[in-house]
Parts: sequence; structure tokens; C-alpha cells
Amino acid sequence: MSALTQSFILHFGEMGSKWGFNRTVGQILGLMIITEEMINAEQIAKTLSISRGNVSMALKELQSWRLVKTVHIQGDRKEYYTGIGDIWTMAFTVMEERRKREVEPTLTALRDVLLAEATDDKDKYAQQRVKELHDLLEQASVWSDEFQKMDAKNLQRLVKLGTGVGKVISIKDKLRKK
Amino acid sequence: MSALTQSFILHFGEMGSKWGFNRTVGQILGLMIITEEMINAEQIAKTLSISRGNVSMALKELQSWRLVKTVHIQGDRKEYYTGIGDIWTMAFTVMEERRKREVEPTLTALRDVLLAEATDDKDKYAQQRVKELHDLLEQASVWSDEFQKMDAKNLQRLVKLGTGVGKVISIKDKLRKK
DNA sequence: CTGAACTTTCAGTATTTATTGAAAGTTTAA
DNA sequence: TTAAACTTTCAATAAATACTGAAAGTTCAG
Repeated sequence: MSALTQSFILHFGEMGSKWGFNRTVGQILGLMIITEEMINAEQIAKTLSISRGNVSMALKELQSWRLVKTVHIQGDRKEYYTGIGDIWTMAFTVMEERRKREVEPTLTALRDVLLAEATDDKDKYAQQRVKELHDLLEQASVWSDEFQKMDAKNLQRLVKLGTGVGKVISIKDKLRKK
Repeated sequence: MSALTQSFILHFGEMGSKWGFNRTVGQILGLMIITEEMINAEQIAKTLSISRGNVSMALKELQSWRLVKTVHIQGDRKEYYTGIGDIWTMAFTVMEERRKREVEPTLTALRDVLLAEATDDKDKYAQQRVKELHDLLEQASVWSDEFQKMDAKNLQRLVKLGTGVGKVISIKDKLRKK
């Protein structure tokens, strides 16, 4: 493995742990991103100097995140792996999975709090704040849904609107007037 | 503490650990969100049944995230704490801090990889993928910057555009034609 | 100054999370 | 049906992270 690859993968491992998965999972994902060919579990273990068992667990995790594809190569009994699509698709897949795993359960918990009987003023205040939080997260989910429906090309166009976020609001007003 | 409060705080603690800080920090933030009054470190420790030292560490952490305000109350030597502004402001503050802590260092690391000499084809492929990732994260930072410049009211308006994300793209095209 | 009232620090400990590798399970060519 | 080639599981262990509480530090009224 070249020094360039090495440093990327090490950093990506750390980065991974910030994004919801552990170091090993991050490193494998990083390896797949910068490797054009498909790779098998054995190669991964050797390249990253980790145990075969660990690779198995990590691949399972990556599959649950819908970030890797499995492929069978003619005349080889091993399973081969590669990352799904391009970087944009991956990034939005990670976002969507995080929403499912983090926001969804939180929304459920918040709804429970909202359904509970608020007797005193303190509870009423608490419930109102929880309502605000709930609405915010629900709105975020709406966005995420919309993104999910778009393809990589359009996602890219939308995100590159970036420098005009301010404008978007005034556009909204214009739309309303139609 | 009422059962309602209790369940909210327990969940918020777990949620916190998904958002970049630990359980205790999450619980304190949760407590502040649903408590109208300012509270002092002693009260926090007692309410959440954690040690005084732990509260001190957690408050320091919350301050580094710019999520709490400190206030001195006339005739009391203790320091009092409360959450900054409304839920929307908090949410975007968390996003901005996460960007600073996670995306920023990653961008730096990716730039280093891009500056390295790519000798063989494998390295060239790797570099190209890293370039894609770099550009994506940089674009995300542009968005984050824009958000940071807006006030809570406008953020809310923008996010509620949600259901029209698809439209925004076609609007962009119209704008261009003007 | 002094010392009471508070806050912070940090070494030791507890808890949680990740990793290994041997054993068990699965698949397939012959 | 067998056994070689592979994958998965999981108990034991290692590593990382969080928490406590006593000691050290800070601030301020008198």
C-alpha cells in the first residue's frame, strides 16, 4: 500500500468513528473508495492488518448501511466487495441511514413525551419545548426524504446552489405569489 | 423530577452520544432545554445523580460547543447556566460545531493527500476519488456558512421550504435565464 | 489577609466498545 | 456424500472512554 493510500485510510478510519461507525468500518469504507477493483475479505484483512473475524463484522455493518455491493467473480469462490456508486450517492446514503438510526427513534421518544399528561406548569413548559424539537426533527426528515428521491446528478446541482441559499428564500415568496 | 422530564432526559442522553458528545453532556443539555429557569452545577448534579466533578467537565464541554450561557445572579456566589436561545439556534449551532470539529480536519487531511505526488495509476485513481470527496465536503461547508449567517427566523423559513426541494432546482434555472 | 464558598483537576476505577482467533457453520466441486 | 474453501459467530481480552471524589485551585466578603 502506498504512503498516499496509507495516510488516507488512517484518517478515514478516525473520520468514520465520527460518522456513526467504528474505526475498522471506516477504514474498509475508505479502502473501497480509493480502490477501483473489487476486493475480498482476505485482502482487506491483510491490507489493513486486522483479523479476518473483524473484517467479517465490519462488512456486515457496511452492508446494513447499504454502502457496499457484493459480487461473485467467475471461477473464484470468494465473495468480492466494492463501494456503492459515487461519492455523492454514498454521502446521501450515510445521511439517510443516520436519520433512520438516530432521528427516527428520537422522534418516537419525543412523541411519547408529548402524549404524556402534563399536570403542572413545569411539565407544560417542558412539553412545549419538546414540541419545538419534535417539529424541527420532523422537518429535517422531510428534507431527507426529498433528497432520497433525487438522483446523484440533481443532488449535486442542488447542493451547488449553496452560495445562493439566501436567494432561495426570496424565491419562495415569488413562488407563493403565482 | 416528574416522570415526563425523567424519560425525556434519559433519551436525550442517549441521543447526545449520537450527536458528538457523551451521555452526561446530552442529559445536561436536555435538562436545560426543558427547564425555564437557570440552574447551578449543584442542582444539575443532584437532579441527574452524577458527581459534581462530572458536571464541571460536562459544562466545560457544553461551553466549548457554545450551547450554554453563564449568568451570575445577584447575591449568590454560584454560577448559573441556561441553554442558548431557541431550539433552531441550538440545532444549527450543533451542526456548525460538528462541521468545525469533523469536516474541517478531514478537509485538511484530504488536501494533504491531494498535494502528494501520485506516481502509479492506482494512486492517480485514489487521488481522483479523494478530490471528489474533498469537493463534496467543501461544498457542504459553503452551505453551513450560509446558514450561519441567517437568523433563526429565516432558517426556519428555509427549512420549511422542504417539501419543495425539487422545485428549487427548476427555480435555479429560471434565475439563470434572467 | 483569611477562610468560607465555590469551581476545577486528575488519578484511580468502572463501564462501554472493539478486536482477536479458535470453533462452528455454510457452500460447492468432485 | 465428502472435504476443502470459504464465512460467521462469539467468548475472552484489549483498548478506549466516562465517572467519581478527594485534593488543589480560585474568588470574594468581611
